[in-house]
Amino acid sequence: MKEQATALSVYNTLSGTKESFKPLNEGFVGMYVCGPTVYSNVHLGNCRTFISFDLVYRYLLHLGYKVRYVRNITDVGHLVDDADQGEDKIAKKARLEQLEPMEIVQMYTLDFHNVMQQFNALPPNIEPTATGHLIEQIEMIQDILDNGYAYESNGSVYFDVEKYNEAHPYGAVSGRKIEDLIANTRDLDGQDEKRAPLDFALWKNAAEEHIMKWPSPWGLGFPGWHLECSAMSTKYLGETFDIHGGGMDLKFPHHECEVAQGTAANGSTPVRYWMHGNMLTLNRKKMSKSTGNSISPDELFSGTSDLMEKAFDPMVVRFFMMQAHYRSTLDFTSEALAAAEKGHERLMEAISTLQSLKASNESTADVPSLVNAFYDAMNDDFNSPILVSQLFEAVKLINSVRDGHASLTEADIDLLSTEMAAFVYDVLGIRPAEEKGETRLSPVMDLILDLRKQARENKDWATSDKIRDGLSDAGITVKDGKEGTTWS
RNA sequence: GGUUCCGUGGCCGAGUGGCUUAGGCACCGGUCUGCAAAACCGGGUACAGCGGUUCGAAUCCGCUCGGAACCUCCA
Repeated sequence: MKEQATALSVYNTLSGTKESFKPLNEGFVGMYVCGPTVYSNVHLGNCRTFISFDLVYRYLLHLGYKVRYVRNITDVGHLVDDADQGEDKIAKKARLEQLEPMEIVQMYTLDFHNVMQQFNALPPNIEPTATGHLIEQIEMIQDILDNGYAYESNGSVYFDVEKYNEAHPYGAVSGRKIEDLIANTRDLDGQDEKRAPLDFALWKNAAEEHIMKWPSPWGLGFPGWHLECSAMSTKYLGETFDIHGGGMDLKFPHHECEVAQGTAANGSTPVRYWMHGNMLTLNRKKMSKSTGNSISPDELFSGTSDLMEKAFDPMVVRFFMMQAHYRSTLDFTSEALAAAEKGHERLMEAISTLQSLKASNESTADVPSLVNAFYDAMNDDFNSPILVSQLFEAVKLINSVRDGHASLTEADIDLLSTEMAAFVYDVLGIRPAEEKGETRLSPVMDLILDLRKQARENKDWATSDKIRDGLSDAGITVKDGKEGTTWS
């Protein structure tokens, strides 16, 4: 464990404040993040949450924690709204495309994994599926029934919210009061089976035509919308674990129900630190598949979206997200991406420059305190934008040393190299720039640049500029520095 | 309608009582360069509006205006 680990503070939705982070078991962290529902391609909004928690995961690892990171795949669709009330989302999609439900699941799971890999997100340690944990879910329902916090009705099982609220506060995560919730419930399908409008389904009986259904003590059906996360987090992380993450939009009802289910089944609140990432917006509105206000990663990477002026590299998009705090909304625009692209390039280039810096006998800058600033930023509730700003302080320093306006000792250069690489690559998860040393191109470039050098020495600017412009058209940038000419 | 949150300079985006005029991008001036580009140095514009608390507020309170999330599947 790094000594800086003791200074980590985390914003806990439960208390609404930043709290000093102390895991249940010293040196170990259990973390659960709500994963995607694989009934369509992930859009960028989904990705932001997963990238935010990838940052959390990566920093915890960097601090030296042994982390078990669990992120589920929801392969039983939650109930859909509109005219299809009570119909499983995945089953619905399957019927439309004449495919097996598990075919849909497979297709979109692969897409999800592919996208996450492009964003350089580390895979979770366990990625459980809802359909793979029917037994655990049924057992949990039984426990809740046994403890008297649920009731069976017409082949379905519902959670008794008012009964639960007598012993435990319902609304701890979302900050809601049960009276307000009662006053605001709407009429939904199946309300007549419930004792109270606020009650939510743990198990739902399936209609004849329903494709995805399983046998249970209460008949053929499928698990309720909120149960899978409770069952799987309990199985892999225990009845109480450290961190539960997800998007803001899941606070209510999903996470509220998870707290209730866990508490009702096991007697103790399941999560110690609830963390919520904020929404990615497009045109200042939440990205959402259902409203069509969204952009897919593929469209972005290929530049085929009408909303974007050009294509953007996954690492630029990731860097862009890192320039905002995970608890703030972030508006997605082509201009903002373009700005991030330049910043990203400047940062990566400085890291490359750092490798070839000449050491001096003394340093004109305080590198150790700069490095401390990296840790301070991340320890303050994973404040990546502050970290990035500190990294740019380092960029300025590196360039100044290169230009001879500042100096660093060998030890400081080594320290800066190690820590910059750690924070940029390991923590922020920015993939290192690809080595440009294409073996076949390098000698050619050496030759061309040598010819250009001769032309310049002869003050043959026409030839010199023709070479530079020609290379530029080919996507190669030539830079004339004091130490000679470089290209990239 | 209810609950909660937000409104920062040309753009993105940190900061939450009194050195941050954070940082990135853009812009202007300078250095360097054959000219550029890159880099470095310097520069400007800000805290939605109004009122209040305070010795002092972008930061606390109230109101107004504007926007968002949730209340129903959603990262």
